[in-house]
Parts: sequence; C-alpha cells; structure tokens
Amino acid sequence: MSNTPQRVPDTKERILDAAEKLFGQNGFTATSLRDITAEAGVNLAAVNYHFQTKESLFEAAIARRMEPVNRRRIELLDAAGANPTLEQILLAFLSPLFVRHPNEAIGLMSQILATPDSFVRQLFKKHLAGVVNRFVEALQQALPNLTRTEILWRLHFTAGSMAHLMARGSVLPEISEGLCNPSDRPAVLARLVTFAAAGFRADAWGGDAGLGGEAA
Amino acid sequence: MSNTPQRVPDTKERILDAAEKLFGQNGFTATSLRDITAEAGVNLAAVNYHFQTKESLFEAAIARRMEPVNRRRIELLDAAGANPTLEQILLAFLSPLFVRHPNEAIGLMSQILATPDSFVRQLFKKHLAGVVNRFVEALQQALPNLTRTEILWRLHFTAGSMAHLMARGSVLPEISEGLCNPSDRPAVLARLVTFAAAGFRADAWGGDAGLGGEAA
DNA sequence: GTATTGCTCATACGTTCGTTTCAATCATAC
DNA sequence: GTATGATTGAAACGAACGTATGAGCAATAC
Repeated sequence: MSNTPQRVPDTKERILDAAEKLFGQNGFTATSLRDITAEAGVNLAAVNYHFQTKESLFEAAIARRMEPVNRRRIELLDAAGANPTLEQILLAFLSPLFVRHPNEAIGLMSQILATPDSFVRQLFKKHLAGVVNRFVEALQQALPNLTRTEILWRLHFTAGSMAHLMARGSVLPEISEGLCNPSDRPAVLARLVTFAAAGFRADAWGGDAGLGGEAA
Repeated sequence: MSNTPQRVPDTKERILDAAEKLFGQNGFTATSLRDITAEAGVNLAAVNYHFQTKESLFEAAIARRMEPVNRRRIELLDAAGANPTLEQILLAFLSPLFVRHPNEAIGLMSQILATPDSFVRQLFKKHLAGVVNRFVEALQQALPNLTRTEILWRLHFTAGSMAHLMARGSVLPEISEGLCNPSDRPAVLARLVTFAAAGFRADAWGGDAGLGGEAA
C-alpha cells in the first residue's frame, strides 16, 4: 500500500484530465462520472477504484491544479519584494491561473467559487483561504488608506470578475459581435489587472452613492 | 385556453417562489423538482401541469423577476437624461437588482450568467442581451476614450463581480472574520459601483502589463 | 513454475431524477 | 340539482445517477 511498484498505466491521470475538463466546463452536479469515464476512455469502476467517491475525485482534480498555482502565487508575491506595488500583487494572484493549463485551472477555480455545495466550500477553505489571507495582508500594506473590510470587498469583486470570465467566456461573445476573445489570454489578464487595480485605488466609499432611497 | 376563469389558487405562484429561491441558491441542475414542490407545499405533478418542464419553470422564474428589473433599468437610464454620468449608468444597471426581491432576483441573475447549459444561454440572450446593448451604448457615450471592445470587457468584469457577489455571499464571510456582510445591500451596491466606476475610468490597456512572458 | 498484488472489466445494485397517468376534487354554468 | 372544465392527488414510468461486486488479467516475488 505504501511504496508499491506503480506500473504508471496513467488511467488515473486520464481520469483527472477528463474530470478537470468537464467539472470546469459544466460544474460538479452537471457532470456525471459516466461523462468523465467516457471522455477519459476508461472503465466506470476505475474512478471508484482510484478515487473513492465523486467528491474525492473533484477534490483531487482541484488539488492537482491548485497547489502549483498557489505555490506560484506566493513565489511571485515574494519575488516582488517587501513593498510590492498593487499591480505586482494582482499579477501575482491572477497570472498563475493563466499559465500552462489555463482553461482547466481557470474553470476549476471558478467552480470552487461558484458551487454552493458545502463540501466545495470546505475545499475553498482548504486550498484558497490561506493564500487569500496572505494577499489581503499585502494589499493592506500597499493600500494603507483602505480598511481591511474595504480590501476584502474589492478582492471579492476581483475574484468575481475572474471567476465569471473563466468559467464562461461563453456568454460574452454572443453579445459582443466577436469583439471579446477570451482565448487571447495575456490580453485578458492585462485588462483584468488594469480594471481591478483602478477599482482598488478608488477612494473608499464614505456614505451615500446617490441611491436616493432606491434600495431601501 | 385564452380567457379562462382563473381561480387564482396561487399554487402556481408558490411554485415560482420556491423555484426562484432554490434555483437561485443551488443552481438549475442541483435543484430537483421535488425540492421545489416540497418547499412550495404543493404536489409534484402541479409543476408539470402549470409549467410543462423543468426548463420552462426556470425560464418562467427568470422572466417574472427579470422583466421588472430590466424595465426599471431602462427607466433609470432614461431618467438620467441624454448625457448620464458613469455612476448614473452603473446605478441604473445594478440598483434594480438590489430592490424589493433582492435575494431572489440576484440569485437568478447570477445563475443565468453562471449556468453553462445551452438553454440558459438562450435565456440570457432573450432577457439580457437587449438591455446590455443599450447600456453599452450609454457607456460608450460616457467614456469616449474607450473602444467598444474595452467597454464590453469591463462590463463583463462588472457583471462578474455582481454575479459572484450575489449567488454566493457565502464564500466571503468565511475568510473575512465577519467583516463583509452581504446583507447590507445599499452598502454593497455603493461599494460595487465605486469599484466598477474606477475600473471603467482606468486608462485603456495599451500593450504589455508587466507579464514578462509569463503567460506565453 | 505458483502465489500474490495492482489494476481493469462487465455488470448490477439501490436511489433519485423528470415526466406521465388517471382518478378525485372543486368552482362555476346551466 | 347536474354537467363541465380547470385543478390537484397518489402512484408509477423509464432513464440516469453514484456506488459496489467479483471475475479476469498483467506483472512481479518467490
């Protein structure tokens, strides 16, 4: 059980590949194990042999992509020195998602953020909360005028832009006459950083925003 | 079929209420008709009698909330005159979601944006595309320095922030030590408008954003 | 060789899903 | 009153789901 030979028949990885593709595209509930094994070209029972349950498979797919992403995030944040700029922080947080296996990492990431099941929220805590706190600290240092609350909200907005962007680049092309091409990833990343950085630098909201009792 | 008596037994509305609550919370696939009829306290067959299919019920729930929201959006945009400010445009687009039946309208709205099923994307086109185009025009007028492409991207980011915020205020509290309270809706709306307005006003991205070939 | 272990296969279990059926009910029209 | 047509109820349909089982196969250990 511990250090067995491991013939590397790679069916385990084929399952993970198919799982991250389909989970990322369609979400957890909308993806069946039969979809995954069909995509992977393996037997249905293999998924229960290598991973025990569907939830475990989801977590394994998350872990495989999220761990290198998070490592790279911390790496980039550290490399930016003791006083990173806002853009450096945002790039450290966002750019690892766009590299190497972008479609998959990105899809899974937004599924973590978007799936309301309680076990997925635990995955969020496990794989994301620590990194997020590290970045909140860096943002507080870079933006001393903002309260921690304000920073959390704006990071939340940024994460939403990212998540929305990634899971479904599908929505936008339909209304944009092809002007938005989500597959040009470096450009998308740059646009997102530009947008988010400006949002973070906005003066903190002080009271009324011109609602006039609209949202009472 | 046309002008039948209509005893208003309100079981149809009870189904819609339950549907918009549960669809908004858990999404389309993760919500079963039995969940809905249990929540509504009606018989399972009633949903197939009043609405024919699960997809039709989803669309009916969307339509009931989206139509007044979209009407109010256009109303506010028109009320802002011929040259609305960026904040007026964003408020016109976002504030109707936070009024009256906010949790439900908001949850359904983000489900439209987040569900990859093809029929949901058709709902997006049907209920959202027209309004979105109207707002893109207004934004182009208010921000003449930005290309249409740039505006579409930033509206996309804003929609993502909104969608993420709404469907799952659940994620943030867990890492924010309670500092973010999504139920204080006027404050959330104001923060979102502040963030998005600053993002829209950012200088358009011109070329490189400091990636250094990271996302090659 | 045989034994053992790691893995894959076909198949089936029990449950839940969306949908359907049809008899029972109710308010109104006559 | 009875007839009519709109609604509701209990029960069931076939299909798809996640999971489990046990035989079969390949490779190493002895």
